[in-house]
Amino acid sequence: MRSLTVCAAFEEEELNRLAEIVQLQRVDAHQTIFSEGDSAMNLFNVTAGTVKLYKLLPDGRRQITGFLFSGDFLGLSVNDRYAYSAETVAVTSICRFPRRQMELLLDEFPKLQRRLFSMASNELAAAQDQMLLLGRKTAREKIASFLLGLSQRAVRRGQRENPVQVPMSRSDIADFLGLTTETVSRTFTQLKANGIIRLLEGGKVQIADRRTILEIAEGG
Amino acid sequence: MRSLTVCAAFEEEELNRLAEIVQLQRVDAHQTIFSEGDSAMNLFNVTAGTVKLYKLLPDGRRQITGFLFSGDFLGLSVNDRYAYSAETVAVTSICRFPRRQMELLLDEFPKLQRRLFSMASNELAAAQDQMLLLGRKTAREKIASFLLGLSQRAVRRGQRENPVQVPMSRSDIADFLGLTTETVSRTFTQLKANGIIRLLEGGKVQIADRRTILEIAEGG
DNA sequence: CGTCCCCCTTGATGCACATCAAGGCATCTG
DNA sequence: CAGATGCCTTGATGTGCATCAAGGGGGACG
Repeated sequence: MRSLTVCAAFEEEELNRLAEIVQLQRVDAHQTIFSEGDSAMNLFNVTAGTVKLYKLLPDGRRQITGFLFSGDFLGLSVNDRYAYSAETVAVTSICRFPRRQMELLLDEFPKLQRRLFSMASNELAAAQDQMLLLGRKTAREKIASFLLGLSQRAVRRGQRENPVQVPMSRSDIADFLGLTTETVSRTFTQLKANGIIRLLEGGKVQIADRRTILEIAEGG
Repeated sequence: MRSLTVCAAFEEEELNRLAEIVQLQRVDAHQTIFSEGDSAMNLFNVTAGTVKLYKLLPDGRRQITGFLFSGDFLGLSVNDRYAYSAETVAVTSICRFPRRQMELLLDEFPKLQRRLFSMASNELAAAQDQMLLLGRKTAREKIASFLLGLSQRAVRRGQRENPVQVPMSRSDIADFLGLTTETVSRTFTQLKANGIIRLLEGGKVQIADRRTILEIAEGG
C-alpha cells in the first residue's frame, strides 16, 4: 500500500480502490512493455525510470512519439489495441492497471476520469508541439527544443532543471526528432563548440546559455 | 432545436441540455475562429465545412496540426488557453459551447465526458500517425498518406471515398505535411504521371490505383 | 587483461527537397 | 475589358541533412 503513494497523483479514496487492482513491477532496460497492435489489456503508470513509445514503418524506419518519465501514463488505446509500442530506455518501475477494472473505477470516480482526460489533453498539446518541431524546425532547433523540454519536465517532477539528465541514446533522440544519429551527434558537438551546452559524464547535459538555447528552440 | 441534430452524435437527454447552451454559427472561408494563446472560452463542433488548426513559429513558419470536418471537435485546452489557432478553410458551420457550462454538463453526464475522452484518445492516435509521417516519410509517402487519410475520413462521415474532396490549398497541404507548395505540386504531378491519381475539377482527386497508393503510403 | 561490441563522433560525398524564379490560368475589380 | 491578384505549376539551382565510411572509447565478459 505504502508503495502505492508513488503511483502518481491520486487521491485518498481513489488510491484505496486503485491499490486493489494495481500491480507494481520492475522492468530492466531495453525491454518491450507492449507492442503496437497488441490487445490493450492494461493501463500503465511510470513510477521510476524512462520509457519510449514508438511506431514503425514496415521497412524498419522508426518514429519515437514520446518519452515517459515518473508520473506519466501509457496505454490509452483506440478500439482495444495499442496504437504504438512501448519499451524501457533504462531500468523502470511501472504500475499496471487491468483495463477492464480500470474502466469500472472510472465509472465510479468521475474525478478520476476527469484527471485522465486532462492528461490526455496535455499529451495532445505536447503532440502538436512535436508536430511543429518535426515539420518545421531545423536540426539545431530540434535539439535545442528537445533539451529544453527534458529540462522543463524534470522540473515538473521536482528534479533539477540543470544539468539535464539525458538517459536515451543518440539513436533514440534521432528517431524522436526525425533526424539521424550522425546529425544529432554533430549538432550536440556544434552547440558545445558554441559554448551553449556542455556534455557531462553519465549522459548529463549542462545548459550553459539558457537564453540562447531558448531563442534557438523558438526559431530565433 | 431541429438544427441541433446535426450537432454531432449525442444522445437524447444530453442533446436537450446541450441545446440550451449551444450556439450555431456560420463562418465564411479564411476566417479565424480563435488564435493560439486566446483564453479558451468555448468548445466547438464542426457541423459542415472544413477547419484547419495550426501553430506558428515567430518567424512565420507554420505547421498545420490537423484539418477538421463535420463531426470533429475543437477547442480542448490546457490551462484555459488554446494551444493552437483555428481558421476556416471553406465556408463552415460550427456549434459553439461555452466552456464553463459545458464543464457543468460533463459533471452531470459522465457518458458525455466519456465520449469526449474517447475522441481525445482518437486524436492522440492520429497525432502519433502524423508524427511518424512528419519525421520519417518521404514527400511521395506523405502525399499518398494524406490522400488516403482524407478518403477514409470522408467514408466515416458517410461521403464517397473516391474521388477525394481536397478543399484546402497546396500551401495548406504543404504546411500540414512539412513540405513546400512546390514539392506538393510536383508530387501530385508525378503521381498523376504514374497513373496513380487523376486531378479533377473543383479540387477533387481521383484515386486511380488504390492498391499502389496504399503501398506508397506505408513506405512500400 | 585482452577482446569484443556498442555507441558515439567525425569526415567525405550524395541527394531529396528547399529556394529562387517565372509563367499560366482563373477570378476579381474598377 | 484591362489590369491586378492569388494559386498552381514548372524549371534551374542551392543546401541541410542523409548516407556511406571509418575510427575511438568505454563497459562487459571470458
